[in-house]
Amino acid sequence: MSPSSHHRRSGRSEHCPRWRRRAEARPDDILDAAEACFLEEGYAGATVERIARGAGISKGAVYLYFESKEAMLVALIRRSVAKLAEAAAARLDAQGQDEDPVTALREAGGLFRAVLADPHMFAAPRIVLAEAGRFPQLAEIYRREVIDVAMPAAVRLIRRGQEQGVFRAVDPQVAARSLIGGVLVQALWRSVFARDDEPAPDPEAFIETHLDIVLNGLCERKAA
Amino acid sequence: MSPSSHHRRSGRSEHCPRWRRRAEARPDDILDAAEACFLEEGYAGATVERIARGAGISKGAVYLYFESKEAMLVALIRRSVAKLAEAAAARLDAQGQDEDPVTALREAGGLFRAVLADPHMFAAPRIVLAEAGRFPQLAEIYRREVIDVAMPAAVRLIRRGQEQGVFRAVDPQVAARSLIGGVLVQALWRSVFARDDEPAPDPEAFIETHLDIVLNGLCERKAA
Amino acid sequence: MSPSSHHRRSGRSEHCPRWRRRAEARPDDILDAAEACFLEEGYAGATVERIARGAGISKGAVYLYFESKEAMLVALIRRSVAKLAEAAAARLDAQGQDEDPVTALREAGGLFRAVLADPHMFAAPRIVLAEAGRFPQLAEIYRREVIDVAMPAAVRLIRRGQEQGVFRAVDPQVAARSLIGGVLVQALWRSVFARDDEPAPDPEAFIETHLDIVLNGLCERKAA
Amino acid sequence: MSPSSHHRRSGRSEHCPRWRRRAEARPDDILDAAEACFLEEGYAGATVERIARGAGISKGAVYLYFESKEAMLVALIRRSVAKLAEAAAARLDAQGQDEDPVTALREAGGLFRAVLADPHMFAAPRIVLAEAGRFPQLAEIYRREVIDVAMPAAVRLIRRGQEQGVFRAVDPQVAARSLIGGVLVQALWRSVFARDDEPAPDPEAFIETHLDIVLNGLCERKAA
DNA sequence: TATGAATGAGGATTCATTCAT
DNA sequence: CATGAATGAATCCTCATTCAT
Repeated sequence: MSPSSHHRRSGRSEHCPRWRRRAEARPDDILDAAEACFLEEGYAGATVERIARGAGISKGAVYLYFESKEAMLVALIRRSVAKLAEAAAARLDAQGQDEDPVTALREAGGLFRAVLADPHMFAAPRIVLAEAGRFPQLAEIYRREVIDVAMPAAVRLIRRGQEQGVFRAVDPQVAARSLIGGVLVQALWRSVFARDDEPAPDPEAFIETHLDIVLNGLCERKAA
Repeated sequence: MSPSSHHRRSGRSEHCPRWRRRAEARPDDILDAAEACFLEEGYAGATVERIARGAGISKGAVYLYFESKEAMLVALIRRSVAKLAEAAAARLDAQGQDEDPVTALREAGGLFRAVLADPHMFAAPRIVLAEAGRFPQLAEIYRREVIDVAMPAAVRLIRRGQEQGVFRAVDPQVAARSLIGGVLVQALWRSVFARDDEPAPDPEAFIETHLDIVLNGLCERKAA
Repeated sequence: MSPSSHHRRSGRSEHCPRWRRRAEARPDDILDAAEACFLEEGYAGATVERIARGAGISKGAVYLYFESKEAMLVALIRRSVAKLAEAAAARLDAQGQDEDPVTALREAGGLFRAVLADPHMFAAPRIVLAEAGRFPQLAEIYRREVIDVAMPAAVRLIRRGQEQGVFRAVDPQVAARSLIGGVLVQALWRSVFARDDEPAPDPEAFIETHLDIVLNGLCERKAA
Repeated sequence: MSPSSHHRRSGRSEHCPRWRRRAEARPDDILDAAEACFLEEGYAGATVERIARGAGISKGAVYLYFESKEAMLVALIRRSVAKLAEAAAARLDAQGQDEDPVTALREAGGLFRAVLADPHMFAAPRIVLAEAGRFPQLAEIYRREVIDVAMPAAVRLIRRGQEQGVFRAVDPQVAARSLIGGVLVQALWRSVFARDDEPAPDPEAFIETHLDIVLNGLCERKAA
């Protein structure tokens, strides 16, 4: 499945004529359009024609860049996963590795904030959720590249905190999910139920408070 | 295909011909099959033929009970919402209304447990998530009948706890989502990423721990 | 094709209990309903269910009286043809056979009037017209039982008039069609284009005038 | 199936690829096929597949040119109406406007002849008759664009003749229908009952004689 | 590369007909 | 006789994919 090799995240900047840049940007444009369509109408409900129009090209041209509709779906998830990994890596680089667990987890809030702020970043999980039944490979990708990386990292941090006596002795798997859960709810909420008349708390504040609650809940009582 | 040979469920009641009893069970059988298909292949990906076969009847018979495929989707969500409401009502009846907030919220774990235990109960939210883009009415139903009932109730409880000085002063909306979030993650996890070689913590224990963390995180430190 | 044997035009009067009369009337009721449906929606567009409801019975019951939907169509045309023949015969009996042609043709106006007055009588030709492509047998029936009887009769009369020097020497086939044509237009008009705001001339007057024009046109000029 | 191998008709114009020329001819080819199918099997009885095959294209291609089967029906009627209007306009241009009524009406025979000669031209009225029950809009189109134009014109001519003392004082509406009626009968006859062994009088002669009869019937007797 | 006409398999829906009751 | 649930063939329409230009 090679179509993902087309859009090598090519920096999109240098000194080539604009039309060339456009041509290189095509696959990404197409995936952007596909993302929007898949979100709005689901994979089966989206049509290649609409995706093409959304990318400003013709139906036939899509097939110059992707083998099939399904290939677009897979490429889309891959791209999102890569972006997520990039963002995560950047954050990890930015912060010292061996800080204390509470600070580290609180820092993770930055990543959460990024995910909540960028609809593109959260599009993929939503699509995976919706299409996992029909395309188990998507769940597989996500699991392998995101879950199996992020969960152990979180679990490790929590475990370290427990070893240091900062965190109470609860199942770190559960704790990790308690952390993620809040973000997930917020994200799904925003993309499904958000209503104009009742604005959700803004992401910054939400993350702040959610982390506060869960981390506080993890901490050993100073005195019971 | 003798019309009485499929699905047990039967035994509903007595002296009517077996054949009419079946007719009474049909719509529910169909919705069961539809639920399974929608979960596995999404609304657009599911075919009426497969749903019908899943219910043990012919394509045409489906249309004796539902106007259209879309009507099945809506009926499915309504049924799930009704069941949820029923379960919630039962729980509310079972427990005193004016208990202290901590106990009340902990009791709510029973509802969470029920949701996590019954795949039927959680199927609907997953479908709503997946199809909300194309069927905003589904989100509307869910919002009106579930969210707009459950969230205020949770928020009220939390606020009461805050007024009693038991809970810290955090945004109750966020706290409610922190609570729900864990359950949501667990449920989605189970239906999308669950893998045999790494069994998720069992629902009972998960709920127990999650509630413990979040409620603990909500509580005022006895001493800071 | 036996279903037409059920309704032997049985006078529908004697001394049998009402429910029996109903049962005997069934086939006719069904054909009435079928006629209405075929007129409104065409043969293919009409559904057996609606025909049955129109006759006040259930879909299944229709098949107790008619082999198939097509059989109903054929029976319907046969019945109409029979009625027409009956009406025509009655008229012929009522008038002397060997009158002069002008009077005889003018008397034929009575039949025209009957056809225009009774929508049932004109329903069949309209249906035959619409469905002749798919059911050539209908055209065949109509041709054999109506056209091939009426046209020669008209032609004979006209020819006699010509022999007597009353009518001019025009092709009697054409003359016959000129006569019929007016009636046909009027009938089709009424059933297709009639509009409330522009009432068609009433049938009586229309027939009167039409016959007057055509017969006058047939007559030899007393002086050229 | 090479896209250029069907139907000649071609030659429309020059320097564009053969393949695009076809595309321009398509809608008309499709309507031709639809006309034939609707005539033979009625609107409901005709299948898009057969229409497509009749036009030498595939089912799906039909939908590149028409929104739906119904749209084809409407387009078909419109096309026929336009052709009729064109033919009528051409005739009106060819003859002086203010001739004497008898001549003018006799000239109208040319139009009648054209209608009877071209099966395409008469197909539409037949279809309208058959489907008016289900598609009143068809009758509406026909009424607005044909009837409401032709009838008043005929009535005007007849009235003028009456004012000039050439025609007798009969209802001009009826006279107009007497005129049209003959043509209608002949046309319906030909398309429904025509039989090889008994050829109808040829259109030319038929029109000639019919006009002769009716106009003669309209004329004032020189001497009674 | 890019276009969009063409294809045809696939899916929702209807409805004549059957048959258990 | 009568009912109406059930069937499945038939039909309209969509859309992923191909391909001539």
